Amino acid sequence: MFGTSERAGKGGSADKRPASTAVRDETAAHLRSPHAGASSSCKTCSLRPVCAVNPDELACSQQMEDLVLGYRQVKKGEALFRVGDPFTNLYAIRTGSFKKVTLLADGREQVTGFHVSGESLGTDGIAAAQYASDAIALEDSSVCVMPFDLLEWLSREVDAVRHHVFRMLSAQLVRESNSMMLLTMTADERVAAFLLDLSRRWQARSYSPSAFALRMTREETGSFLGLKLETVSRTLSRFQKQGLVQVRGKDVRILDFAGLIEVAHHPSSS
Amino acid sequence: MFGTSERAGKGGSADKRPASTAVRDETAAHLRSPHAGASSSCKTCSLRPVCAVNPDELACSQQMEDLVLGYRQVKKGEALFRVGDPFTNLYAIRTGSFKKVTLLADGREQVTGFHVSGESLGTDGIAAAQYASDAIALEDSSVCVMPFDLLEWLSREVDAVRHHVFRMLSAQLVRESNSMMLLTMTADERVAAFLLDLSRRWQARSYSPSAFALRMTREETGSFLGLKLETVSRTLSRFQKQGLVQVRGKDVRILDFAGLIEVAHHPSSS
DNA sequence: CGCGCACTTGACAGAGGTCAATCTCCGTGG
DNA sequence: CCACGGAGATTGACCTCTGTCAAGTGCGCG
Repeated sequence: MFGTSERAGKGGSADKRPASTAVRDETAAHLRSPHAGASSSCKTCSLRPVCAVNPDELACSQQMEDLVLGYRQVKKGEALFRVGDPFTNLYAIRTGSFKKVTLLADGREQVTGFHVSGESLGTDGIAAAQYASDAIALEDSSVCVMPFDLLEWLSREVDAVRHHVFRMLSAQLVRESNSMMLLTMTADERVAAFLLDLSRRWQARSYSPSAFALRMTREETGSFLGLKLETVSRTLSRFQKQGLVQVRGKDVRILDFAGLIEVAHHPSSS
Repeated sequence: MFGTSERAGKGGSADKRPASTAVRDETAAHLRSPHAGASSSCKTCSLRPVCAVNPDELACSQQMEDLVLGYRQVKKGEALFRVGDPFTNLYAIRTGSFKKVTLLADGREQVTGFHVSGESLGTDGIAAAQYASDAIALEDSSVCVMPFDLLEWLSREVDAVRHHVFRMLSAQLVRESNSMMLLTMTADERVAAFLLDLSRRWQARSYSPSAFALRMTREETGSFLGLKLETVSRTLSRFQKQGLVQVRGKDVRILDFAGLIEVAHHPSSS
């Protein structure tokens, strides 16, 4: 695993860029070169405005080009990584979406997050040098593969990269702790807040904030929100009766944002 | 705030250590010198084995001594920082304990975490250059003050520091996402898991894992666990009747670890 | 085209919330 | 030193929300 190169640098030596050959060999078969396709460069990537890894301030850095080792396709239902897999790479989602799943001590499993294009995966693996959750594709998806030892090296050499990694990790902390708010919320509030969160994220990607598809099942949604699938279904149906949304299977259209926000923020109002 | 010095370094200049005068001036009145007291050095600090900021691998680094600008006392009920305060420092708890509190959109507030000696505070402020929660002392407490621009500088110069900050942030991510597990747990499971978590953290600090004081009120405990204070109280009383614990006000003694673990892991068993 | 999985909807039960009364500390001041 | 007051904790009665169980529907994928 990457422990060797990691601890070797103590004291400030290791000025040479790590070759990262182990990673390259290990995953080469699954990867497509980043310099093959059309939007193969971070600079020209259409996701740049929202990408958690490559914001504008990093675009000037020539080295960022080299960070993305390649791309990897993940088919619907397949795992990008699983709990306990040795941590080697961070990933940025290019297309598609993922769920993060964690196993409880007694065997039950819980969805701990949903992630869409431009968001990063794998950061929970840094701490213990192995991933702390499963990352499962909700649809056929593709990710940018970024070997962590390269990111480490860039973090030392380029101030902007280091700053950005710090901020990215901290931002994730804030987001996760926000989802603790679910604990004190009723089922209505949880579902409303969930829809508004998805809406906001689609909007940031220049998609319609009012019409989108729920790529996850009702059961996965319920697991994430701490509800049973029947409750999710019932709540959506009621929201529809109240004219807040229009739901047809996985397709959702938000009809009344103000009303939905009202529900998300108020414990007991219709 | 620290934005200026942060972005100034872009490109790899700024080899001189930042003076951090702004921070020093701003807070000097509240601080005691780190080189005054007995355990004023990270090297001799009794918390070193558990300190999230200064583990063994960093102890060799002479520069770590300079990271701690000073100490700050926080009286019971007072805030170390509040939501929106400009982010300048990370903190390591020396003595005492804190709760982190976040405000919901409708005004209700939720406890998002409890922290004891050796744990770090303020990491949620890196992302947006302002703190994302209130940190309130649960008892008279003291913290080590670490200006983030100094930590930033050390992160560039010393590989071990950078590695460690990455790991510390990632470990926090894992811990926070573990607390999402509460969503699928019953009240019994939540309270049992809460007691076991506190026990584990006290044990790591060489205190008794079976007898300790709950510094937080039932209401704060409930807020953190997503329960009402009455439910927390009732659950503790029932655990006592079942011989799992002995509770007298804030003092807790765990009598049956195996039983408590059983409750924490099983949805519906006595 | 039809099988199966996901979803919807209903009836019921139970976990936890709400409201309220009472108790136990502890600090404060007479 | 004790009386008092107030915050926190406990306990009970009741009720609501959500989980559970079950039946039925529809859509997607082979």
